[in-house]
Amino acid sequence: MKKILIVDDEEKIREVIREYAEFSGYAAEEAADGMSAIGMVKLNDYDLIIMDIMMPKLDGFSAVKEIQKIKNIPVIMLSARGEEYDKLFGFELGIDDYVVKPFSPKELMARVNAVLNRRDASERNVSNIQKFEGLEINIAARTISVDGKRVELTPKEYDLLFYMIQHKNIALSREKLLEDIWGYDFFGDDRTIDTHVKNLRNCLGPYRKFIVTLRGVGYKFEYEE
Amino acid sequence: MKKILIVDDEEKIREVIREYAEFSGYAAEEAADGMSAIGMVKLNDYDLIIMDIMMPKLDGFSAVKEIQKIKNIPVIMLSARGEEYDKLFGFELGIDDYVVKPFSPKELMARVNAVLNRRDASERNVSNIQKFEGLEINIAARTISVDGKRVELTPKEYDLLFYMIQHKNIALSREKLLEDIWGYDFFGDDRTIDTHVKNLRNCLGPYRKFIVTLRGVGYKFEYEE
DNA sequence: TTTCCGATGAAGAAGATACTGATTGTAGAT
DNA sequence: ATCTACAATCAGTATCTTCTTCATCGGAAA
Repeated sequence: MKKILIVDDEEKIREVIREYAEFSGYAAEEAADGMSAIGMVKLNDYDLIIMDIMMPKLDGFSAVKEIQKIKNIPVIMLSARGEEYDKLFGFELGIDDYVVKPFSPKELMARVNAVLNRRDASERNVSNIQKFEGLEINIAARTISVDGKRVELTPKEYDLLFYMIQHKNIALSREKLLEDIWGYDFFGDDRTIDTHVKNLRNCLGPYRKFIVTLRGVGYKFEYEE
Repeated sequence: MKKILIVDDEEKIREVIREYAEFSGYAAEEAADGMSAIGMVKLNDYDLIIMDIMMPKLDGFSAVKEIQKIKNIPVIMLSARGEEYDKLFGFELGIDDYVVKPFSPKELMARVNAVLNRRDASERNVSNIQKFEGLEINIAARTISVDGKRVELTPKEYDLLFYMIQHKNIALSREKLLEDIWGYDFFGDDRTIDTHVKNLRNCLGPYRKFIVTLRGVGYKFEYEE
C-alpha cells in the first residue's frame, strides 16, 4: 500500500485529506509543520507528500528543499487562492503538481493518482535529462554534469550547448547559430562564436569531442546512439 | 528554441503549462479557444501544440482538424478524466499523444519531449540522406559514408560532390564548376579542379566510378536508378 | 607514333580556426 | 549611486588544415 505524508498546519484540512486518502486506498500520516515533516521523512518511507506552503516554523518550499536532499519523493503543493508564490521556484525543486485551496478532496486524490501512476512512466522517459555518455544535461535545472560532476556554465555557454544538442548531427553554420541563439538583431562578429565554443569545450572535458569543427562552415554536435 | 502553443480555456492551466514549458527550455504562447489557436497557427510557426478538447467556440478536435489543413504540427491533447472521446478519431487526425487531466506538469513535459524527439529523429532519417549504391550522403550532417563506413571530406571535396550529385547525369565543364562552386570571383587555374576530383575519387573508393571524365570538357556524376 | 589532355604527388601559399589577453558590458551587492 | 564580479565580445597571433600550383607521368585519340 502506498503511503502519503500530509503536511498542513490546519488540523481540519489534514483530517479531511487523510480520510479521503485512506478511503482511496492509501496509508496516510500527518505532520503539522515543515520541521516535523522533515523528521518524519528521515524516519519513514513515503511515496508522496502533500504539502501546504504557508506554515509556521518552516514553510512548504523550504521543507521540500530539505526533503529533496534526503529522498526523492514526489510532492504536491497546496496553496491558498491568490497566495503569492514563485512557481518557477517550485518547479526547480521538482514539485510535481499544484492544487489551489479550496480544493475538492476528489480532485486532490485524482492528482495524487496521476502523479503516482505515472511516476514510473515519466521516470522511463526522463526526458528532462539528456545523456551523451558521461555528459548529462538537465534541461529543467539548466545544469550539466561531466562524469557525474556538476560543471557550471555561463548563460551563453549553456544556450549554445542546448541549441547544439537539440540539433545534434546537423551542420550548423555560424550565421545560423548567431541568428538562432543570439537573435536576428545581433550584428556582431562571427568569431564570437569561436570563443564561446572554445570556452564550452573547456567545460566539457573529455566530451569536447562531441563538438566537431566543420571547416568553412561552422560546428556540429555529433553523437550517434 | 522550440515553440509551443498552449490551447485551453482555463487561464490557470495555460499558465502552469507555459511556465513549466519555459522552464524546460521551450518558448510558449497561449490561446484560449480553438478559433484563436487557428489564427495563431496561421501567423506563427509552432513546433508543437498542446490542446484541450473541451473548449468554447471551437472544440479541440475541430481545431486540430483545421490546423492540420494548414500546417503539419504535432499535437498533444488534454482531456478531463472520464471525458468521452474517440481515441481512434484522434489518431486519425494525427494526434501524437493524450494526457488526462489532472496531470502533473512534469509528466506533460516528458511527453512533449518524447513527441518532439520522435519528430526530430524521423526527420533526420528520412529526407536528408541520398543513396547511390553503397555511397550515402547525409546533407544535414554534411557527412558521407562508403559501404556504411564514414569517410571524412575536406570542404571543397564535399562541396564538389554535393554539387555534382545535385547535377547528376549532366555534363559539367570546368568553367561551370569553378563558377558555381568557387564563385564568379575566382580566377585560378582550371587544373585545380582536376586535383580536387582526384582527391574526391580517392575518398569514394569503389564509387569513384560515378565520376566520369569527359575528355576536353570536364566531368559528370553518372548514376541512373 | 605523336600529340594532347587528364592523373598524380609534392610543396608552398592561402585560409580558417584556436587561443590569449584586453576591453566592454551587465547584474547584483553595498 | 557606486562598486564588484563575472560574462560577452573583439582584436591579434599562433597553429593547423586545406587549396592551389606546378612538374611529371601515363594513357587515349588522331
